[in-house]
Amino acid sequence: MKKLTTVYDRSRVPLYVQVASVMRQRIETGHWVEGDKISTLEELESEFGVARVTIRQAIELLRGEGLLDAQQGRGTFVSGKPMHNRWLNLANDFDKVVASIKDNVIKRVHIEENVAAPELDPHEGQAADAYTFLRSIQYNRGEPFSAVNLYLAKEIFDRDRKRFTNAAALPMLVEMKDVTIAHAFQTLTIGVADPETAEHLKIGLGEPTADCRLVLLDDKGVALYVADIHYRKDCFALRVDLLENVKSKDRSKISA
Amino acid sequence: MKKLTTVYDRSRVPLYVQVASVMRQRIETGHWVEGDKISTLEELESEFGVARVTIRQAIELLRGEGLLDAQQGRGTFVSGKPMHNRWLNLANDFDKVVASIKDNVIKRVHIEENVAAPELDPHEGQAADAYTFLRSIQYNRGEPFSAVNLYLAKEIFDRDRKRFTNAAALPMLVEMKDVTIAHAFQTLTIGVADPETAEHLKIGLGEPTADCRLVLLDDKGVALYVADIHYRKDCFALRVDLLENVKSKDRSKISA
DNA sequence: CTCAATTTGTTCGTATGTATG
DNA sequence: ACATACATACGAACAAATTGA
Repeated sequence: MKKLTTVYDRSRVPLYVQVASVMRQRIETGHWVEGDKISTLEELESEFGVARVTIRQAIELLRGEGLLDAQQGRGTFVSGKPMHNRWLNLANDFDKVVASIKDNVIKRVHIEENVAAPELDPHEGQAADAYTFLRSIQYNRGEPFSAVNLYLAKEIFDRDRKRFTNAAALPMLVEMKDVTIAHAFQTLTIGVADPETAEHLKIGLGEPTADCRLVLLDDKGVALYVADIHYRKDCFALRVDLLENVKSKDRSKISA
Repeated sequence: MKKLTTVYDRSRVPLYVQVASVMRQRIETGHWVEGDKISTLEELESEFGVARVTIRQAIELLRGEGLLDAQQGRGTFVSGKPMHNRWLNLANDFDKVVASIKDNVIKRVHIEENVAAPELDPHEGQAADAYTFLRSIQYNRGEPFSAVNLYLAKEIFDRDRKRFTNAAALPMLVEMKDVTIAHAFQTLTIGVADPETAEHLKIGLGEPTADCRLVLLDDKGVALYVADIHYRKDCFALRVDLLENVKSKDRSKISA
């Protein structure tokens, strides 16, 4: 009883769900490998400081996901890995971002014209006169992996309403000869899914997402393109070689 | 009852916690601004599709966090913002990473010599002969914001055991004249806190974290430094101007 | 083959939390 | 605030399957 209330001080998520999350991560990261026999119930009890039944509930949860297989008298075994959709590599140079978006399969789920300007941080430039709001879902192999809420300057949208309605906006914007993109601010944080996003990405309400905001400014500092992108956490990764810009490498090593 | 089981299909987190998560995010992102009167209970009921009491539980949870203030007969008001510790900007060029780590206050919580090599992906190079394992917590204004699990090649550690025990390892490694860092692979994903990490970061078990793996290879492709860093999600952000490397900017605009 | 040790599976009672209407 | 139903969590005892001596 004391345990129970103590635990709930930090997180009101059911204990067995918390335990299952940790176990799932261990499988995902390769700490527990497929075929391995994991610790006994008693060991897990004392490791997590919870009752036997709670451990069993967690195991049952993962059994339903095909990750664990408990066998009476023998032990509990790792029986699979979660689908690692970690194929998505968020690019961190502009060309790659544009290129990766170009090939995406998207579905527009909502368009609204003449909406209020999005809220912009001071460093994110000035708002344009008017915006069009476009919401789309991006798919890979039929599975949704990101939801995009885009504020596109009305002036840009009106240049080719039809194409902007049906295709990814960013490549089209970049191709416009008379538009100069002076800055492309990208901010990545961890957020949670609101009801709409959860529905579109087929995840639970309040589950974590990787939230990426992309703001494109023209040479006058006007925000032409303001996108809030919510990625499913399980298909998100960002991989970089910090030394791929040779200047950094040289500087750090030559000066040392 | 039908609603209940339907909702639980996707996430076994208590409904009112899910609802509270979404509300918290709305305040955090500025969608709901301090002083605002939020929707009435009835509107919220129908928006989330849950019972009145469930909404009130969510509000009560946020009231405890100082974010909402419900006043009988008047409505419910936003009374504060969550502490936005989003001061942490994960750097994405090597020099900045080194510089930012240099000033951190760290606390070593564990050191173990001659540990097994960390698991490395194929692209993450070859393991060194032996490693020393160091775990440390990084603090800002007395609050923990990240937990670091570092595998440092024994050969490197032994060069200055004392300093490596007490200070951040990365800057020291970079300063070694006869060590060449050929690659610095950084991978960022979203993970969950295991019991130890949760304890150190003072968050709930299974809560999401920003997980950053940093692998430094020497010119022979040996992994000298393998760090798994878990950031509290609420003090994590990654901000980049994708056009700061001029080459990208020029290419995309001149070719168009 | 039997026995004992190990390990998962099941059940009971109790208390509290969650969600509806 | 109440009545109702179900979920979560504990601890402990007992049952059933597997393994190896």
